[in-house]
Amino acid sequence: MPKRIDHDLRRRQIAEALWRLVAANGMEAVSLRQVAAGAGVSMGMVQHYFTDKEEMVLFALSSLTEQVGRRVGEALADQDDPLQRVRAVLVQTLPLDDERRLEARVAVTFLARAPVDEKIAAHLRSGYAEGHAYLVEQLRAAGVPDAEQEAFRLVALTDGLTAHTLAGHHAPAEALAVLDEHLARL
Amino acid sequence: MPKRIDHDLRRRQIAEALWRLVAANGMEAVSLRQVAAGAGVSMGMVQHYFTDKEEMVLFALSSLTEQVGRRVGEALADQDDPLQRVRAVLVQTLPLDDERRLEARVAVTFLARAPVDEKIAAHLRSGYAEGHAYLVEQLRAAGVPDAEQEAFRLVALTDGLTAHTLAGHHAPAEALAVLDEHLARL
DNA sequence: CCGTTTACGATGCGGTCGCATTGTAACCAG
DNA sequence: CTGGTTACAATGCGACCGCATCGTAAACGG
Repeated sequence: MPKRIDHDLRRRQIAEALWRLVAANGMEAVSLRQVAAGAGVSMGMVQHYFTDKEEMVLFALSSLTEQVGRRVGEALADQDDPLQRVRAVLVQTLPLDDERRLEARVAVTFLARAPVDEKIAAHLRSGYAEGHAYLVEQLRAAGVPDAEQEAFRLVALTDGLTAHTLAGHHAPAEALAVLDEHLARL
Repeated sequence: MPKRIDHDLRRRQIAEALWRLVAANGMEAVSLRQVAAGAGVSMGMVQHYFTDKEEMVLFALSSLTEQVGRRVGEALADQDDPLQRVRAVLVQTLPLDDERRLEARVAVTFLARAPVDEKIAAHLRSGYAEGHAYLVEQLRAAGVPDAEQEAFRLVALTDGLTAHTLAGHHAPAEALAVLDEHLARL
């Protein structure tokens, strides 16, 4: 076992370069050469860490969901009211600052690709299923009726607000206001 | 003025081939050659009708919004209750049958591209602004409070449900149920 | 009938793509 | 110190890309 290299760290660095590329120029801009350039490494190195482009893209996706999941977990730590927990989860996916704007851009790009890419769709489904289950749990604890349906509604609303904010249809603050007003009525 | 050819008809035919390509394989699959093949014409002909790829793509987008707008207008014809009008508009954009599924796939693809393509973003903004204005008008007529915000919420919710339905997160019928339940509470 | 204009089809060019191959330096076990 | 394995860098290949160019057939105005 020669050369002490943190394999997974390198892969995450490459994945982050891919995120930046997707956020700045969309999925069409993703190529082995562009990702390598964005990460400041050679194309040969990218090939060394990923067997092919598809694996790289899918790793970048799971790497993203992992990061978002981690941040959601942190945001949940100091919340004990169920409805506040629901809000914390949803707010973490809105593009309210630069970091989340990047994540949101990448996430929306992948979401739009899911209908034509079963691997991406499957990954997203499992992530959404997890989030949905958690929201249902908290909504029930808060005494919200129709928790199942309300969870679907909240996630769809938040994703829609995210997409529209990124498209410039309204300001981030407006999106947050729309979400908060909806939560207030529960 | 030789050859009596319906210029705009040909352009729409090419645009529809582009839709099918986007719906089936995403925006990355769009190339002059693939569009030409999908439309059953030569690549030279596509070049004859569009100065470049960008113009073709933007025409395909406005052609789509035009078609959806027309269908919404028809659906509105036999509705006089304001809330039913709101519902009619929104339901037309959900992927409830094959035709609308194709439209929705294309629409979501363009929406996801808006953050990195200002021309697309501008086009979508004007379309959404028009829809928003109409919804606000109808919501006010129905006596719904906070009509401005509620219109934003409804459109975001519907688009989110559309994206999630296309991604396989839930069935079309579930999306409709989530929307209808929300409308019932207004 | 003829010249101009439109409507294409065909071809080619420079560039980029994903990927395979090859070369090489670094490291460690024996 | 040597053989094997890892970690890259470099290069090349065939496919595809957008786009420009060229040739030509068809329709009309004169």
